[in-house]
Order: sequence, then structure tokens, then C-alpha cells
Amino acid sequence: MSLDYHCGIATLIFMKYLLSGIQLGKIFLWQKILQQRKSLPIATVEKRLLEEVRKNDTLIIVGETGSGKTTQLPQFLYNGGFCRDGGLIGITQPRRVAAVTVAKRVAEECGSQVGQRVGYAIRFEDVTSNMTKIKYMTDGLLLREALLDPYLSRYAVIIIDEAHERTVHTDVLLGLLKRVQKTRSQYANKQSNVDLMKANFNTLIKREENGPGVGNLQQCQRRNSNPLKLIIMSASLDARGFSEFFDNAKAVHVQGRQFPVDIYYTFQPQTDCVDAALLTIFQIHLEEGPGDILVFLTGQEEIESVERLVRNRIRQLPEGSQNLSTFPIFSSLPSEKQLKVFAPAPPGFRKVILATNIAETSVTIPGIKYVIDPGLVKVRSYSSESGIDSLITVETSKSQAHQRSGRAGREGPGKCFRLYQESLFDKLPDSTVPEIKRLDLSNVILQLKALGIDDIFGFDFMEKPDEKAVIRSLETLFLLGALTDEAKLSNPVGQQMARLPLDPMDSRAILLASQFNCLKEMLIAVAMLSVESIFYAPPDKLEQSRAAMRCFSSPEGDHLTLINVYCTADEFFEKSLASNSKEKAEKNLRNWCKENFINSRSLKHARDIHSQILDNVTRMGLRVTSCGDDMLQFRRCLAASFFLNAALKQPDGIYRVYRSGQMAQIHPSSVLFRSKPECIIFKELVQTTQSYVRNVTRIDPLWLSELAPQYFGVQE
DNA sequence: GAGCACTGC
Repeated sequence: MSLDYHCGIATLIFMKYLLSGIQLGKIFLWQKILQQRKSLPIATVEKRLLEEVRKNDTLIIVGETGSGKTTQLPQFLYNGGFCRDGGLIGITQPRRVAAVTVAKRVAEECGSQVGQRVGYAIRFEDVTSNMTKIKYMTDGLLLREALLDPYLSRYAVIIIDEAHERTVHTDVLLGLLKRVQKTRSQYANKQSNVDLMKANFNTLIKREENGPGVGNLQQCQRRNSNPLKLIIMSASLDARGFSEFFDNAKAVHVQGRQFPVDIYYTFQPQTDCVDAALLTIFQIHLEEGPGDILVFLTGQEEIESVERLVRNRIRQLPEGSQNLSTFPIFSSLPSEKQLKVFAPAPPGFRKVILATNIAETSVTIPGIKYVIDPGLVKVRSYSSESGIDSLITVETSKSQAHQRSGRAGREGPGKCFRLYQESLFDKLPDSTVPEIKRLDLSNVILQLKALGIDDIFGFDFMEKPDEKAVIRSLETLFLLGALTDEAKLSNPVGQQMARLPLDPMDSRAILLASQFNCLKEMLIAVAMLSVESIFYAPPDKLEQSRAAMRCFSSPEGDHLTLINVYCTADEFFEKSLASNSKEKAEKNLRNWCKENFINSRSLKHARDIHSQILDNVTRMGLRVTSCGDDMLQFRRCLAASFFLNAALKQPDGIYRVYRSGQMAQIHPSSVLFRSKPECIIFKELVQTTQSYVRNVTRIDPLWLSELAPQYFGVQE
């Protein structure tokens, strides 16, 4: 019952946590921060970095974990006078939590409140003011900002952090910023020649006449005729791609501050990862010194089965060795259960954390000394031909393996056990395929069109998306009425759709709903469909959670079921609010969620989205009316908007999707799983063990040709 | 009979 490992040649060194959570006096804290700032690797190269930024309009910075680039560079630039002309320093992050925590940390280092000199902006939360000079934000939010201000004229410097993660937002931003930078430096060069500049603006204004942001051009002219400084920060060792994309931009390396992590590989290939992980957990527990274990697994199911197996095996251990406890963490786990992984283990106990790749970047768990990495990950990929989103288990990339092992060395030297052979590691791809290559691009293209970029194929992507995927997305947008015959953004439908922070079909449904007199219902449905997993079924309470779900379920389908959940929750909240403070009412709502097996984090998210979209549609001047009990209207509206996602039951009970001919089953989580109506519309088509349609509602097939003649009229 | 991870003026 033991696995043999040999120590790999690679020794990784990782970041030291400098600031512990201990409460300290303010003055003492200050000194400590100053000391830390000086001790960060990046501090020694401050002068050189500033010089490089002055000399180069675009700079690539490669910095490993712990280099301090994210927190320090913006401060260097601020102190170096890069905001002097009133411009902002913007730093994008792929994740909300990162934007918030880093901004708070930097504000503290600057000795000010967050929202003053240093602020952050994420969806639903803008903690900036007119004093703000350093602004942390999500990459998606900066992209949204570009819709209002196409030249991003408020920014003197834009830093794209974690660019190696290659989120779809980062990739679009890279192309966009390259363009913006060129345009802005043209203005800057011609600034001496006022006439030329005026002429230039006139043509530009003409070109953008129908697009957004006309008013901002004057702003750009007034304040920001100086060029845009662009800094791309990446943790991957390969800066070449970024450098080449930005016309051979200069790249500089900044060292990280790190603890060594020894890497071990197996001698034999492992066929059963769960089993190998299990053996390794106990091998570490029985033979290695103290320290918690982090195991990377592919999904909830695997986590729950490993958890069960570990618990069974603990009982077989001699009494003195049973001091091992397991903690699962994955994104759909309710927050209160997620939080448990952060609590220290009971005295004398060793924690085993069973995690998905949520623990790779999103969540940092203290106390980890051992990492077990089976080398597998579930990834989403989209087939433009079938319109299927599949979730498949694949081998990790080298950089992902690197990232995982790094989790063992944050507080001291650690060990990482890779459950595969070293020869296999060498064969892994260097990095993960960028999202832009494996997602449905309809939304991205809608955004680009709204930015006035009509030639999608000519757009300068760092990595070109698949041509077929672009064509299919253009077709989708056209059929939804967002694009004209010339593939230009239509007015008002396309313009309004682009303004909504939703999937194009959801946006279409919102716009149509005001005509079907069911906007109130559609706002709720779309908000609920925008969040993951409203229902939560703990493995030990499956029956109770099913019974709870039945209380809300509607025979018409999941959309109405979700509306029932939202309205019941909202009613409960309003009642509770009548006799309680807001905090107390929110707490009561969380308890209500728990009793009803609803994920309160997801519901909160849906409520936030609901109020944001409500705000949006109100400003667009749409009338928010309700269809009352006449849910027929609502379902007709769904048919009119989701007609591209309509499917018809075949004699064998399997559904055939009209658009692609793809066959699929109703997902077992749907309330229509058993009843199987003749004709349905669905929110998404996913391939896991089988092809499934998720979030399904029953419609009348005759509605399709009536309500979507542009698509069904010709075919039928 | 089943749900990697993020994100959105």
C-alpha cells in the first residue's frame, strides 16, 4: 500500500506570506508594511522599471509569484508622476476577489482609505472617487468601460495583470488596447499641428457617428492627447507571445520570492487517479511531518467519493493515527461550507483539502505543505458546429502543474506529488488553450460590434478565434436581430442588446418581454439563469433537498420554477424587512435558503443581477409590466427569443435540436426530466457523460413559425 | 439520474 516517488529535477520556490492576520497597532503595522515593501524583489528594480516605462509605450513584465508586481508597480508609476496630467492608472484582474483584496492592500500601503487615491471597481461595486488615481478592476469591467469611452481616455496607464491566464476578456482587451494606443499616439504626435488634429477628429467623429462614445472624443482630445502607456504582466515564463503581438515590445523579468517545493513523480503510470490519490494521502499522513494536504480533483463527484473513501480508511488506521480530517471545496458548495477549509485543523489533526481547480488561483488556503496533483482538469470547450458546450477531463498544462505545486510553498518549503511519470510531464502542453479558442463568441462579437469594430476577421487578436465559431456567432446575432444585413449593429435592438450585461439570447428575451408584457417575469428568469446552481443537494440529504425543490417546481418547466423560487424568497425577505433591520432580514433570508436547500450565495448574486438589469432597462425606457398569472405570454416570449434553442421530442424520447440536428436528453436536474413534453426551448446544451439540455421550458411547436418566421418560416 | 473555474457600465 505504498507508491514510489522520485524527486524531480525541478525545484520550485514560492512566495512567503509576509503579513500574518495578527492585529497590530497602527504605527507598528506601518513600519512593518514599509519593511515589507522594501524587501519585495521588485523594490530593487523600481528605478529601472520606471525608466523602461518612460522609454517604451508598451512593456511586458514577467514576474513570478511573490515578486510584488501587482501591488508595487502602480505605486511606482504614481510616485513617478505618471498621473500628473490627471490620468488614471488602471490595473485589470481576471477575478473580482483579486481586484478587491489587492486594492485594499495597496490603499493600506499608501496610508489611505480604499476609494480615495487607490480604489477598485467590479460589477455591482464601484469604490472609486474623483480622487482615485490607482484603480484596480476586473478585465470584463474595463471592456464594458470601453463601450462608453472607446479611447479609454481617462487612463494614462493600463496594466493588464495575469495576462497569461488568457481569459476571453483579456484577449479582447489586448487587441483593443493595441488599437487605442495607436490612435492615441497619432493624436499626440499631431498635437503641435492643431489643424491636422482637428481634421483627424472630424473624420473620426464622422466614422463613429452612429456608434457610442462620440461625446468622449472631445474628452479624449481635451485631456488625453498623450499616448497610452500599456503594461502587460504575466507570470508565465514565455513573454515572447506578448512581445511579438505588441510589435516586439520590450520584456523585463522580475524575480519572485519563494520557498522551495520538491516535486515527486510516480515511477509507473497511474490508471486510477482516485486510488492513487488515496494512497498518497495516507502515505503522507503516516510518513511525513506535520502540514496540511491539498488534493486537486476534477469535480464535485470525485471529491465526494474521495471524501467517503478517506473517511472509511481512517477508521482502519491504528488509533494514534486517526488524526486526519477532510474538507471539500468547489465553487457550487455553499459559502459556509467553503469557509471551513480556512479554519485551522483541530489540535493535533492534519487537514486534507479536496479541491477542484478553485484552489489553483481563486482561493488561497493557509497551512498547505503537501500538494497531490493527479494532473487532470475538467475544461469547457465549445463546438460551433453542434453548439454544444462540453465539459471534458484533460491533462493539465505545464504551467498549470507549476501553479498547483506552488500552492505547497507559500509558507515554507513544501512537497508536491504528481501522480504521473516525469516523462509525461515533458509531453504536457506548455499552457492551457486560451478561452477565446473554446467559448461561444456571440457575446464577444456583439461587444466588438458595439465598439465600432465591424470587421471581426480583420481584428487584431493575439490568437485568432476559429473562423467557423465566428461565422456561427455572426449568424446567431443576425437571427436574433442584433445585426443588419450588412452585419452592422442594428438600431435599436443590437445597440440595446450590447448594453445589457447578459448572453445575447437573454438580452433578446428582455427586449422582447416588454412587448409581451412580461418584463417583470423575464427579468427574474434571466437573472436566475445567469447564476450557477440555485439548488444545492448535499450528498447526505438528497431526499430532503428533492422534496424542497418540488415545492417550487412548475409543470411548465425550469424558467417558471426559478421564478417561483425568486418570488417566494423575495416575499419572505420583504416580510422580514418590515419588522427587522436590513442585516437581520438578510440573515433570515440566508436561513430560509438553508431550510429550502437553496444556495444563498447564488440567490444573492441573482438578486444583484436582477437589480442591475432592472436599472438598465428602466434607463432604456422599457416599461416593466407583469403578465400576472398569464404564463402563456411568458412562455411565448421565451419561444420568440430562444427559438434557436428549440428542440422536438423524437419517438424514442430523445430531443432533436432544430438548429443543429443534435440529439440530447433533458438534464436530470430539470423539472421536466420525467414529463418530457413534445417541444421545448432550453438555455444551454452541454455534453458531459451524455448530451443534455439544461434549463428547459415547454412550448407549443406552432409558436415557432408564428413568432420566429425569420427562421422557421422559410424552413417549414 | 447529474453540476471545472471565472466574468459583465
